[in-house]
Amino acid sequence: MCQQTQIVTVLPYFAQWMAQWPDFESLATATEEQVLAAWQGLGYYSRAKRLQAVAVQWCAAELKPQTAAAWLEYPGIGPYTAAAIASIHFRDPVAAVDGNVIRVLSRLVAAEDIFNSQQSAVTKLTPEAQRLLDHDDPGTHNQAMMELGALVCTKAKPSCLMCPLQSYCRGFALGHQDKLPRILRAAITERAVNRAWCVSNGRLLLQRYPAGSRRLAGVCELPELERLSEKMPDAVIASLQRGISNERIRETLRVLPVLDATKLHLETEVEWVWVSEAELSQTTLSGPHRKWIENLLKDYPLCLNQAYQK
DNA sequence: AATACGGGGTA
DNA sequence: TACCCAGTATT
Repeated sequence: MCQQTQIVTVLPYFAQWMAQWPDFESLATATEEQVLAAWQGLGYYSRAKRLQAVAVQWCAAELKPQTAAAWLEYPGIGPYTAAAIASIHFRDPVAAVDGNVIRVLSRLVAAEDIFNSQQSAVTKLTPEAQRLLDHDDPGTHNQAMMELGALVCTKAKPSCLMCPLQSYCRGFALGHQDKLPRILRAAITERAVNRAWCVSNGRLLLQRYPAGSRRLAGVCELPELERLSEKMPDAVIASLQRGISNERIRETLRVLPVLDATKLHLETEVEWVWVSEAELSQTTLSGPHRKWIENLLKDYPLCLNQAYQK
């Protein structure tokens, strides 16, 4: 859950998840639908399915993994997560290098490199992290490094005056610690999406990305208008802006009066789902669309069908 | 080596 | 708005 997601965001999801599946044995029996529902709104949905797959693989394993190298064989477990699990739980002396540690180390050694990605910074600084690691207590050391980055060696306005590493910090000595690390960001691309508010018999039409989809697999959103109709209604009833990874998406919503279900394009890569207002709470939606729909229902209740067109 | 993958917090 | 978060897998 914590991969690329802030701890405070994770906390309520973690509590709910652990209450539902306290161990791998129970998680191994969960369905993909249940897992996606519990992950709803957290993003990066492939993490949920991979975590469930980890539970299945772990339960089937003769020898349970105890080293970072062994954990690396599991889906969704990369160098960071493998090192975190193995060092904290099994005392495997492997440095866990996340965004926090990159920041601490790049300032500590005053790394002047201009990295093209966080990944390249990890590659460059991992040897230094491994050199500094306390082999007697790698778990505490790794957590201390991350905690230092999260609470003291922060991105903006780091608390250098109370930092226990101040006297060792080359970045502080040179006075440009807050400019480090230097990592180039990927370009943000713009995308416009036209969506449809399509209601029939008290049910709202949604599109669902299929299980194999790379993006939002198993998650529903309001349907893209182009998948439904050749001609686009004029009136925009709502609009939404949001960021998704390296994309900025501007979405507009229009009422689609054509209700002939046979007009749905069946060859498109999404599945069509009609949901009543009651079923909506049981439906896995992307976070932004759940909020969007909840707001829209106030002005466009499903029971009124298309009467609100005017 | 780049890029895709969500969503939210923060200055 | 722009950056970044207890990254990983795919292209």
